[in-house]
Amino acid sequence: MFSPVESRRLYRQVADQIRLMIASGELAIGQRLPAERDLAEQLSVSRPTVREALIVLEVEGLINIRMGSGIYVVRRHAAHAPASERDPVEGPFELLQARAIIECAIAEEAAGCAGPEGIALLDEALMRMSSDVNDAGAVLAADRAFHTGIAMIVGNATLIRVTGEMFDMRMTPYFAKLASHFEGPTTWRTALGEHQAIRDAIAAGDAAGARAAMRTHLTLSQKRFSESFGEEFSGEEERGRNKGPAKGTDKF
Amino acid sequence: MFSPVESRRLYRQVADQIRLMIASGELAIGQRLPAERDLAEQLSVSRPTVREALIVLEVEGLINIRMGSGIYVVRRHAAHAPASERDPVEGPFELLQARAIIECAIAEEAAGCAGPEGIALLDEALMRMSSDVNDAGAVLAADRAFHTGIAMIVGNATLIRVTGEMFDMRMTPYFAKLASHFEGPTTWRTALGEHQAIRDAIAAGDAAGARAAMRTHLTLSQKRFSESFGEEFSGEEERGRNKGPAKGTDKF
DNA sequence: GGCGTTAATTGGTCAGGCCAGTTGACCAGC
DNA sequence: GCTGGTCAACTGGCCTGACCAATTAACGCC
Repeated sequence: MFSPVESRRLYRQVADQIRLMIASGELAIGQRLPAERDLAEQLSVSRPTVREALIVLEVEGLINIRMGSGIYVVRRHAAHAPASERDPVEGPFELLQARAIIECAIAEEAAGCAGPEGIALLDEALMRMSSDVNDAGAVLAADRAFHTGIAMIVGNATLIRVTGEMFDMRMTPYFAKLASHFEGPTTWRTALGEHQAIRDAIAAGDAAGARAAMRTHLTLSQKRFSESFGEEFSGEEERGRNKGPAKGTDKF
Repeated sequence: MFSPVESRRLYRQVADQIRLMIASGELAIGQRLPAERDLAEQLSVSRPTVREALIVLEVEGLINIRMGSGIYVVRRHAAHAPASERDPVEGPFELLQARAIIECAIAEEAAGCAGPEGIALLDEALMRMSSDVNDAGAVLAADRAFHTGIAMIVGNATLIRVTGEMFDMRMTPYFAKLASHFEGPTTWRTALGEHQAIRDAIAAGDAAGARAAMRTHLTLSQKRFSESFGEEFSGEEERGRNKGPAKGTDKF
C-alpha cells in the first residue's frame, strides 16, 4: 500500500506516449516518425530523453531506427512487452478456440512434410513432458516446445512466431492464475496422451488424423478448463476493459 | 552476399558487454554496478551512451536502476530475447504461406457460422475494394477489412487480432516497397474475383469450398508476387539479415 | 544512544555541438 | 534516354559539460 508516487522517469512517459500513438493507429505501420529533434521540440523534452524513449521502443521491437534515414513503425503490438499494459488480452476461451482452429491447420500441414528430425523434435518435447510432469515450469516449457515444434516442421518462421505468441498468452498473470487451479500432474498426464496421438498422426503422414488429433486436444483443453470454473467465464465478461482510467498518462 | 558491414551502434556494444558480464556471473545478482560516470570512463564512451545501454538492459529486465542509489543486477538471464534480435521479420513468401495455412482454416470455420450480418460485412468490403481499385491506400484498407471480416464472422477476438497482425506485416517498409512494384488496378481486379469466390462459398455455408477458395487466393497472391521478382527471393535469401544497414535488402 | 542535519554520491535531464550515413536532386558522359 | 557521379540537406550517433533531484551515510546535537 501507499504505492503511488511512482514519479515515472521522463523517458518512460515519452515512450508510453509514443507507444500509445502506435497502438491506436495514429501512427500507421511503416510510417516514419518525426525526426528526433522535432519530437523533442513537440514533446518539450531534450533530445537525449527522446533518444532514450526511442531505444526502449526499439528494444521492444515496435520501431526500427535507421541511421541517416529516420524512425519507422514496424508493428503495432509489442509481442513480449510488459504484459501488464499490452493489448486487452482476449479471454482464455477465445484463445483456446483460436488455437484449435489455427493449430489444427498447422498440424495438418506438418503431417505432409514431416521428416525424421521433425519427429525427433516432437519426441524430445514429449519425453521432457513426461519426465517433468511434476515440475510446472518445465512441463509448460516442454508443452510449448511441442506446439512450436509442429510449426518448425512446416519450416515457416511466421507460423512459429504466431504459435509461440498464442501459447505465451497463457503466461499472462490473469491466465496463469486461472490455470494454476486446474493444471496438475493428472491433467498433464492426460494431455500427454493427446499429444502423443498428434505426434503419431504427424509421423504417419496422416494429415486428416493430425488435424483431428490437434482439434481434439485443444477442444478437450477447453473442456477441462471450463469444468474447473463452470460458467463463470463463459459469458461475455471476457472482454472487460483493462485500460485503466489512466488518470494521467501524461501530465503535461 | 555482400551482407556484413554491420557496424553495430555503440550503445548496443556496451549493452552486450555488460550483459555478458552479468551472464558470466562476473557481476553477481544483487550487486551494484559502478556509477554511470565510472562506467563511461572505464569503457571509454560518454555517459549518454552508457545510459542508453543501461536502458536497454533495464527494459530487458536484467538490471534495476534506482535514482540516487545506483544500478543493481536483478537476474542473470533475459527471459525473452530482446525483440529486436529475435524474429527477423519473416520474408514475404513465408508470410503468404503462413496466411494461406491459417486463413483458409478460418474461412472454413466461418462458412459454418456465417449469418446475414457477417456476409454484409464482407460485401461492404468487396464493394469498397471494387470502387477504390485505383486508390492504393483505400483498396488495401478494404482488403484488410475483408480478411479480418472473416475472422469477425467466427466472432473470436484472438483470430481477428492474429489475422490483422499478419496482414499488417505487409505495411512494413520493406514489404510495402516490394508490393508497390506489382500491385496495381489490374492485380487488384484479379484479386477481387478471388475474394468474391471466398465470399460466395462462405455465404453458401460451403466449408470445403471456402477453404479451397482462400487457399487459392493466397497461393495465387504468392505466385503473382514471385512472378514479379523471379527467383531473386524465392531461395533462401528469405532469411537474409534485415538487421542493420540492410545494405541491399530494401533498395528496390 | 537516538535523531535531525548536512554533504557527497548517483541517477535524471538539459543544451549545444560535431560526425557519419542516407537520400534525392542535379548534372556530366556514354 | 539512361547510367553514374557529385553535392547539399537531412537524420541519427555520439560527445562534452552542466545543473537538478533523489538517496545515502557521515556528522553533530540533544
